[in-house]
Amino acid sequence: MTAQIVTRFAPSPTGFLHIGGARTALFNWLYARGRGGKFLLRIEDTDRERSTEPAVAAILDGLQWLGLTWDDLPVYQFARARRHQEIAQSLLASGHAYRCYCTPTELDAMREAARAQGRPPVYDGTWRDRDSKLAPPGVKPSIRFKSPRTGETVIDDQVQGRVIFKNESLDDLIILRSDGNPTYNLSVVVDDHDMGITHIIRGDDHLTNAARQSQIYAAMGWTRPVFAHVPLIHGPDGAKLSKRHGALGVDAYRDMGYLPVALRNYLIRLGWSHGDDEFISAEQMLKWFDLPAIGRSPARFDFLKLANVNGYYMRVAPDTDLIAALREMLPNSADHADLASRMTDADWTRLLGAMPGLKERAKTLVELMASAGYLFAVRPLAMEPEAQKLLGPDGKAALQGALNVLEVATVWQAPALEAAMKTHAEAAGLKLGKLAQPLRAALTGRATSPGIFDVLVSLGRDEALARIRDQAV
RNA sequence: GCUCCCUUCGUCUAUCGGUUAGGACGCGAGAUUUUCAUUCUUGAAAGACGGGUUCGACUCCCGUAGGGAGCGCCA
Repeated sequence: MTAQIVTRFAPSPTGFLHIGGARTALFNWLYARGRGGKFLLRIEDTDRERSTEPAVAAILDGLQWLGLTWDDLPVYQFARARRHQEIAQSLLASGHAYRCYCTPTELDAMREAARAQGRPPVYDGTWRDRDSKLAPPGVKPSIRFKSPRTGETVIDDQVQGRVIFKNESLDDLIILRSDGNPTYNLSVVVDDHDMGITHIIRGDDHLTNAARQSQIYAAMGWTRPVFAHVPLIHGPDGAKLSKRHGALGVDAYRDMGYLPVALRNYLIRLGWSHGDDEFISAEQMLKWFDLPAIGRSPARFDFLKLANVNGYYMRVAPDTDLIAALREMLPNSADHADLASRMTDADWTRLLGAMPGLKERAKTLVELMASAGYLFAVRPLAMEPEAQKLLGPDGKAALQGALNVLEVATVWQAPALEAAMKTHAEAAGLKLGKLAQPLRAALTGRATSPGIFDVLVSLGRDEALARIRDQAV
């Protein structure tokens, strides 16, 4: 039997869950869930200055919104500091670590000097073999890992392939600060080991860390997990993703009106593919996703494609699902929060009725709401300039003709209304467009809208007739 | 500066030595249509450059150029 796969997502709670983190989490989640494994969460909150409780909440919230549920309770790294210290001490005892009495000032000077001479700015090993008895008085030592000076450290990465580091290029990293607190590379190794992580899938900015961490695993005699370092997402200009690009929190994508299912689909296709498949269901993702298929070059974030994917998922989504998504996101929407707070149950029902016509005309929920504005507009409607143009003398005449027909309509349903209007148009020698456009203007205040008969129905007989009368005079 | 990684249409990608280099987004044209969309048809659009290896390279190797990541008592 093969051991169960255990992956983890390990964000540091210094901000929201950004889009790159969301993709990393998605990959970890898919890999574990697709193979009957576990997906764990670890909050790397050892930076006490920058870690915040709201950030933790935002990250958990973002993961949940994306549907990336984790197993067990999240592990808080800071709470495990004592365990990390223990390991540091055992490394010291086994000769795999040593005390370093260099001060930060000295280290800065060392790096400056190295840089000035064109050498790599690394620790020179001053205290590696020096007797602690020579320690300057009053200096609290940090503890450094004694990394091998010769040979190579090889990472057989599931994404990057075999990556070889010469050990001489890796310096002795600090594992315990002079104040006794553990540092990242130690904590990560200890936690991943203790949590039973079998596969580490993370951003490739950690690739060199993998080499150093690998050495710690070796020193402790622990088995190494499998590594997979995925390329970072870049902005449209090819540079690192920044806030003005798309390095927003996933909450921002939610508020912009994207569906979690669409974001997931877009994210998985960024740097990963399965033949020519574009729209991939959750089941297919779980079945198909694998590490070696992840590309090694960084992908650029493309809002237009995200919008296209989102539009697709909106079109195929059940209307009630869209209503539910809207109810969740609208209060946070900059443009529509106000409207949302005023909407009655009747308004929501009306919106649901108009949904088939609305959803195929929008790329995001925000766009959808913008085009649904006519449903909630108050008489007499404000006319957009393009709509006003449709209400000239000819338009008003057409409107009056339509009104005569509609007022006597017995069945207020789209097919019946359409039949009645077509008959009327033929009798009057008008093209349907000459009738529909003024109607559209009168009913919505705009020159574009969902199908005009659907608009009539979703507005309801009384409101629709009233709006037409407003403009027919 | 040093270490590591990357390089197919504008963008996301397929190809795993032999293809008219395929798909998707976006863009152009056309069809459908009551507007706008949707949908359908269709067009333009790519192997960074230079050397090898090979009967044959987008695919393998080397170099160049360009891009990225890392080099903290941050994570």
